[in-house]
Amino acid sequence: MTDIHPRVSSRGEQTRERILDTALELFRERGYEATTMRVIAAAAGVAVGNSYYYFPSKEHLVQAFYSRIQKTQIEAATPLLWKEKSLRARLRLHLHERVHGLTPYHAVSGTLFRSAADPQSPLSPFSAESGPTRRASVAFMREVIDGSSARIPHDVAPSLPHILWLYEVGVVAFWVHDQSPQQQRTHELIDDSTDAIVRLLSLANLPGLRAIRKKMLRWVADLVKDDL
Amino acid sequence: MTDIHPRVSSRGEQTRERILDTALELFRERGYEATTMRVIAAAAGVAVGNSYYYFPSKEHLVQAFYSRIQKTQIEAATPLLWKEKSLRARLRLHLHERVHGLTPYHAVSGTLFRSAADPQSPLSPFSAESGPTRRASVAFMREVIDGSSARIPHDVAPSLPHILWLYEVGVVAFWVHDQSPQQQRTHELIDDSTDAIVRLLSLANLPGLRAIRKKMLRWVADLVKDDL
DNA sequence: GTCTATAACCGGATAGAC
DNA sequence: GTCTATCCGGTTATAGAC
Repeated sequence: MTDIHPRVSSRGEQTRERILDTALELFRERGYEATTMRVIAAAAGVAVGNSYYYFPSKEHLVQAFYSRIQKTQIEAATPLLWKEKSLRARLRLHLHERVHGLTPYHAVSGTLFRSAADPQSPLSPFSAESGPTRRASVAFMREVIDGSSARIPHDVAPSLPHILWLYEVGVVAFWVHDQSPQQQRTHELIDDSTDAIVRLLSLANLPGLRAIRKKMLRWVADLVKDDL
Repeated sequence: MTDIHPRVSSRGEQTRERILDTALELFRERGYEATTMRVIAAAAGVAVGNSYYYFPSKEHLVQAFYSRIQKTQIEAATPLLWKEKSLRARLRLHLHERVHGLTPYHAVSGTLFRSAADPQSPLSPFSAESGPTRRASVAFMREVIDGSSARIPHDVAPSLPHILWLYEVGVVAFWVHDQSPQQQRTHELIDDSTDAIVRLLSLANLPGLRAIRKKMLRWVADLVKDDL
């Protein structure tokens, strides 16, 4: 972070990466519980204490996994988005990429995301510690929207990135529970629900929906209040 | 379970209850992590091994908590439901009761529900082990619906209890994350969303909504496929 | 600052005696 | 059914090497 030297990666950074790579590989192969810190250290060729020097806890490895996969996915989706103009297509592309990047971890995802469900946990997507990752995700969602040809109702516009990020969290939660082959149900869900969302947005200006819209905006604000 | 004798509670059952009571009290007072199995055993006046005789794991205490609170809540809500005829009112009553019963545990709920988010965990509301609790909840939801004056579209009717149970799970998840005083946001959410649901149901027969309805029914079936 | 090695602590879980 | 002793894994502590 504070490395002002132009080195691509210091020795420490290499070690850190090696530990993380090893851990994620073992998580995939044997699952989270079966992968003990002692095993990770041994496989990475370091002492246990050294793992703890870079990752204060086993959960910090999971947090590192989150931000790595998020970064990778944004980098993968960005160039592809240039070709798409409609909000529906852009949303779909983004979300299909999202779950695609997670796919190798599907079997362990339940365990990996376990503590994400605890609001008190730093791993919660709503926690202060997840702030950077969350804001990056929301910012990317904003790009997905702004780069599209869609016209968004004025009152919805400011929080739409947050709303759609919440929706993204929901899609990932569905994917975690999806036991269909290749998680195809999730991909169908993405196609169908992006469709529904775009339709809803075009209906959003109907006078009868003003009230419910206002309420929905408040619910979202409750969940992401710190960075709205 | 298999006790054929008419005794109200055998000695073993008393011990079991004592351990559970003690555990839940300590969870509320000190939180889940801080309450070690050793402390529970000591406070309940038994040996650690004995706790494990009744509850194979710490998580089994949480599971017992689930089914106890569910049973209590159904018993509390049932007599009150007689007074209400509209689906909206009945749903509201049920859900307000639901979160009301959970309220003493709000501070620990995040940790208590942690593993509920893992589909592989027996504590997941979708797991085989949660089957009995889940089916009881769905059955109660069926009563909430059937006892109402609402007319339900034919294709939706069979799975509506499951759909509304899923919605209930969602409300509880929101409640867990709700940091507003007295979780009043959740109570507002209940009022607003029951309203939205009843309206949606009355709109459900519109021809344009057939297709999306079919898809929604399939999504629900995916999540609760074993007992639909 | 990066790293090793080893022992120890703590809490969930198990084994086996009574 | 109930106990004590033990194991196992996350985590910490220590003491020192590059």
